[in-house]
Amino acid sequence: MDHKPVTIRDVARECGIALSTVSNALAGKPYVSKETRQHVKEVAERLGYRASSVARALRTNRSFTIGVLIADVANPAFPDFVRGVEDVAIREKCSLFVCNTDGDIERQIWHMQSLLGNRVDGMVLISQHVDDDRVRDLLDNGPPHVTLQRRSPRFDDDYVGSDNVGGITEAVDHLAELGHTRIGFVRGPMGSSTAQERLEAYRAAVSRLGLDADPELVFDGDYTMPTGHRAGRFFLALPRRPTAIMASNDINALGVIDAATEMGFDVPDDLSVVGLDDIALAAYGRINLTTIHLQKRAMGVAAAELLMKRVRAKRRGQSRIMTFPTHLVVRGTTAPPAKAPKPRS
Amino acid sequence: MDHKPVTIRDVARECGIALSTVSNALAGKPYVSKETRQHVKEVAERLGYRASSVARALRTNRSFTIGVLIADVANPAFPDFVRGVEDVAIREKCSLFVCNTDGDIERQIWHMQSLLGNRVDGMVLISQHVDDDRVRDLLDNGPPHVTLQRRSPRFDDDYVGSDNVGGITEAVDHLAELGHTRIGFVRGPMGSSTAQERLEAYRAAVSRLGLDADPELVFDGDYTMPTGHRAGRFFLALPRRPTAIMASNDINALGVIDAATEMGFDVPDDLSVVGLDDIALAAYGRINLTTIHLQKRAMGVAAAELLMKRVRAKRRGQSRIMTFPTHLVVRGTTAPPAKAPKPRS
DNA sequence: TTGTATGCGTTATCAC
DNA sequence: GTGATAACGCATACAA
Repeated sequence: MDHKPVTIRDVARECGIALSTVSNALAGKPYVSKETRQHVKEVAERLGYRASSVARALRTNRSFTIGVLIADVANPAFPDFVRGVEDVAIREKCSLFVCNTDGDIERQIWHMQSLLGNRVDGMVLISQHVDDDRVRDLLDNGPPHVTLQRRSPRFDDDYVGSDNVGGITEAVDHLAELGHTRIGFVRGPMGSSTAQERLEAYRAAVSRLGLDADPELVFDGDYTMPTGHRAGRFFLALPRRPTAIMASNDINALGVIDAATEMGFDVPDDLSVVGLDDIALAAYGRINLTTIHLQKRAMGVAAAELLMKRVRAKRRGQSRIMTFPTHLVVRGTTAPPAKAPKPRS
Repeated sequence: MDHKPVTIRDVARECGIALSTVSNALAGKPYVSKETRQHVKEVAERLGYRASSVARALRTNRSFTIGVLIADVANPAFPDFVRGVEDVAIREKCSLFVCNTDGDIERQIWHMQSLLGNRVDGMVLISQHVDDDRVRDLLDNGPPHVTLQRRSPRFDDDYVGSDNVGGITEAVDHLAELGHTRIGFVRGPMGSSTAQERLEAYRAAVSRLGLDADPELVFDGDYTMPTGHRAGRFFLALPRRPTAIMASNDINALGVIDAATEMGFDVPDDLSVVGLDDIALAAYGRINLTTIHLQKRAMGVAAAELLMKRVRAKRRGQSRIMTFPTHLVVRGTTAPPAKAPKPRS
């Protein structure tokens, strides 16, 4: 097999009719006779004709492709967002270019340029840099886009996010109710709007509840397990240890727990830990992580729908923002603080 | 912004030279004068020109896109394969269409048709159906492809897999050395060459070591956690329970462990469990799963390289097969069997 | 209802 | 060195 795709011209020749009639027949135009259409369809089928999306895209200026920029496929939370996007992509007969950026801006720009070159109909940016000048330039001169889980403070992008404030508030309330007063907080990467919102929500809750507002209780981190590990070691080495930690995400929370275990602390007896994302494995028995649930797939769906609306509209109207509710899932990593702080081991 | 991409014609007009010269200049053709090239580059840059991959693909019959079919992004093992593919895709300046099939053949066919319509240069099939007639038809009339982790017994595809026999053999040896004689085996989906190979390796090892070859020790399953759970319940409800279980993959192993825990059995004291894949979380403290390590990312790289070679060659030469070594990573879910079988709870 | 002609943005061929 | 021009496969305006 030499892989020479059969073209609409081949079909026309085989049918002995004009090329445009084949096109019309296949496109379901109403003014094609029943017999012609039937015949064309049969021949197309027999010849294995498949319209070239490439040629169609060139002609119609619509590629039926969407670019998805994702920070890290390896993070279990991200594929869920992508699944949501894919759900609507399939519905809309679009294909997905999926690009990993590792949170690296050069890599992100490289991918974005490639997507623009491919003339994607739109882009979904999941946890990407959205405020950088070069990114902005690409965004402004490109097709419609939606940001997911990270928002620019300076630009009005369509945006889908979750109720960070509500989530963190609920988590801190939960910990406070259990009796914790010193709650450590691992903040996400600088430059992430989501991380920023969460930090502010934490501070507000701490203040409102009259908890310990010691600045050393905020650890500058990111969303990785090693960072969680370092955060855990840091917090637990403090002269006055926190008895609970709000992590930046689930993976990060696992790092915290690992560190605690290594240092001889029991979770949740000596240290409560709350994650965020509610990845599938958080519910798994041995992990059993208390965490803030995000409607990841639904958010992916919403982002893609917003995008498709934009693609169809062609006009640059008022930007839309969607915020999804979150809820705390209490599992086994939170408990009341130990009465007497455990001596350091 | 109306998102009207600037074309090569715009650049030519702005430069006041012929369109084809712009093309030549940008393409780095040797016979363009230094000054012209420089000027063209400047203008192109200033205008924000980005060549249309769509038009180029139509003209050159090379899209610089690769289709990746994946059984399930949500399974933590798959993204690793994709990462490997992406590594070489970036090197080769290709973009990736990533498609989830959920192991569903209709979905797979839908995606494959879409990929063919997009005129991808090649396809990587990760754990996909490769023996179905319709799939075969698409494959035969399409661009080059490589199968990864699943192989057709009837067709000579380029194939990248891991040493299933070696992996399972090592795992069963390990369990036998610990003193286990009744080892349950959760087999992967029917129709998966990989699953089949593993089953045969298990049987061979059992036979060679003189272990219990009771057919009820083989559970027909798949790669999901719920199935692992069912397998666990099944095995542990047997009048003569196995003392160790070789799962079909890590996620499946976690299901087995969950079931065991629910039924009051301790892992590894009452039941040893071995997984397969070595997903990142397998090493995580609370999971600490003994498992067979697969070089997932490297396999993805190898598959993509094989594919690119094929894409460049254009000829349909001898098919190539690559098998990656595996190794057992002994962690905390395997131990010698309890002396006296624990009474059922 | 069907056919003809044109153009989408490139690259390639061949004159100049 | 440079510049017309054709062609890739399709959709569409328009003619028949």
